[in-house]
Amino acid sequence: MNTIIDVARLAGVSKSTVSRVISGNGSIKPETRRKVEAAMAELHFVPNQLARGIRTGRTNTIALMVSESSNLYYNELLYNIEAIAREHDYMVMLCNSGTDPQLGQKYISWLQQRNVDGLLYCFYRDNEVTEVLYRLSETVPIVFLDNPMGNRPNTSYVGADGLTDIAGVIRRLQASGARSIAFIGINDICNNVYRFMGYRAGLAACGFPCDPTLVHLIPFEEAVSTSHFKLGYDAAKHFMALERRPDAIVAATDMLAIGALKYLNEAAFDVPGQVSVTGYDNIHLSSMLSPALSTVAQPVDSIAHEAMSILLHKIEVDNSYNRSFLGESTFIRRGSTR
Amino acid sequence: MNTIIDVARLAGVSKSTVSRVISGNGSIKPETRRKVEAAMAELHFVPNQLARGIRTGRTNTIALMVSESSNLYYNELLYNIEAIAREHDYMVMLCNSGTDPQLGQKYISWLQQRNVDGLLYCFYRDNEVTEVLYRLSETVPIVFLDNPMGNRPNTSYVGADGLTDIAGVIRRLQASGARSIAFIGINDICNNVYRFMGYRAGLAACGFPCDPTLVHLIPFEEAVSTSHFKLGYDAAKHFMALERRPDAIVAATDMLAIGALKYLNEAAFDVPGQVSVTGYDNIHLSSMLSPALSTVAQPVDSIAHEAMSILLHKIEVDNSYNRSFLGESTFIRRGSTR
DNA sequence: TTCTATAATGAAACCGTTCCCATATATTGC
DNA sequence: GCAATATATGGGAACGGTTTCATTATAGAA
Repeated sequence: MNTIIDVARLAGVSKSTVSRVISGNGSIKPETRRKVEAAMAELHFVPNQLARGIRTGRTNTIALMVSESSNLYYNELLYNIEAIAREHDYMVMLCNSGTDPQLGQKYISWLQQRNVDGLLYCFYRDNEVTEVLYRLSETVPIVFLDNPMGNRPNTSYVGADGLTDIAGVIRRLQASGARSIAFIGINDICNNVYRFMGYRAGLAACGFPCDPTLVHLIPFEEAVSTSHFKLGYDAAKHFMALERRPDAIVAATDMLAIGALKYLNEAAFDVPGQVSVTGYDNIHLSSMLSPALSTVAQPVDSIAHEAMSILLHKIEVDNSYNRSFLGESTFIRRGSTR
Repeated sequence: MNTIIDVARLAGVSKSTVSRVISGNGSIKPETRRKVEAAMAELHFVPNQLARGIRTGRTNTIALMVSESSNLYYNELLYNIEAIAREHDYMVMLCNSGTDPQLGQKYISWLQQRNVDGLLYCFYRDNEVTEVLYRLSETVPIVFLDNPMGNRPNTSYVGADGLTDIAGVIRRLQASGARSIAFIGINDICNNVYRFMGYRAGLAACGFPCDPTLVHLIPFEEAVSTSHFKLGYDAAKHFMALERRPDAIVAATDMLAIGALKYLNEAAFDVPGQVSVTGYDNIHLSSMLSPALSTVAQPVDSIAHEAMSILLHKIEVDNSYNRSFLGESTFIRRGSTR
């Protein structure tokens, strides 16, 4: 591997000059630049970002930390983020911290060791990692995705308003004739909790009571070890075995809804004739089911853009800059609702 | 940020000693180690991997380069890789090089600048990038996934045997009564091409002619800009409008198959009564469709393990080590076939 | 023409580690 | 008890860049 010293020698200049050419700092005579560039090309010179990073403190690398690799929404988010980062000359490290706080801590330590410039953290569930990241956010640019960090000041977060969104879904279902609306969600997963609050708010707005038999909140520990499809499947099975069956099932995520739909199809219930189903996230596959799933679409691209724009501002301008953004969701009506 | 010098000062030793404690090289008196560790803890010392990397030439970071972010198989592969890498103390950078060779080249350059220790490349389609990577593989550890690099010697690749797998599918379909079997695939995407060869081999083995009207190979350029679901959907629509309809549709990927199934459901064809459908990849969602999709499951976990094991051997022992591995696929029979 | 401000360049310090070499101390063998 | 070896530590060069500071060349102003 050639270094700037080799380039400098070949071009007949000092390594300072070469450094100025590659970093773009300082002024150099056009002819000198030409000579240096020719030398770089001849030697197939590749600048060493590590060496640069050790001096400048910047690596042009960010990290995305996710906990729910199985939820395809995060997959779509990931590739959106990656594309935007790339446009701004950043690479992205992927961290799947799963549900184990230890793992999260380990990754945080690794990220610090590698001088990652910033972190996008999909906030999932309150645990030790939350506290660590909150403290860390004073010195390291961090943007929280999906859920606000409790009521903590001086944080940036970007996501959608699950509460309002699901409340809206309830009202729509009521308007189209639903009278007993069930809910499936997972306990402790922040966004599921917000969506559940939306469910209750929606019921209240419609003047419906909240029937506890129609609420299926899956314990977190169970959700960790089981496919969300299966959780949704089982929940639907449970609901349809009740004496007073619901005529609509609202799921906190598409993954749960897809499982529910699967059961309803298998058991030959008429969707949406006997029971409507809705999801949340609008993952690509939802449109491919039969019937296709009605769902709430988070504006994943504007969420990704906003998150990256805040993060880059924190990195490149001032880490004390903070801003939060709630994307505007849209309800996508498909075959699974009337 | 504290450095080893700060730690050394506090512990009353030299920085060499501190370095030995963190890197684990050389021998140190237990008591000295204790003192150093206490100092590190007190100062919340975080070793700087960049500085280490510049000296050792290693970053404990690998990259995964994917071209088809929309194919969920690669998502499953990604998280498998990430988990294995993590166990071995490696982080993974995600590169979505899309279908644009320029982008691939850009990423390759970035990876070199960042001294990434190794690369897993999902080989997708032959283009300039192929040649660059092949040359690069002499000096940088690279494992090719999904498809062999042509007949080039001294490369490692890990994947499944799409040809044999699909030939097997054809024979199964014949055994269950299919007589005119159609194929959907995308031109130029290597694995699709292998699978198409399997289709022809399978037909030949069954003594069936290869009817060109039953082959739907989508031009690469079209596939780039269109959702694979839609491509599958349109292909099925096309087939079912033929005078002599197929009684089975074999798709090169689950994504295509899911789209096909969607059309068949919408148009109220009986699956598998009138027409069977099979896919390839066994992405999680395939089991959630109605009817669920029969498909070929690549052994994604052993593929990930094997790829990582080869890559780590190339990184940590000897880059000239090469090995290829073809995983054993299994056909998953579900509702979409008889 | 002379003075001054600016552009262009080089020398050397610096970033935070590792690693080689030298030295001091501890352990072993006889 | 002494040489020979092993263990433990420190000093300083090295890694490949950036950046500060000093110096010289150049241009513009008086």
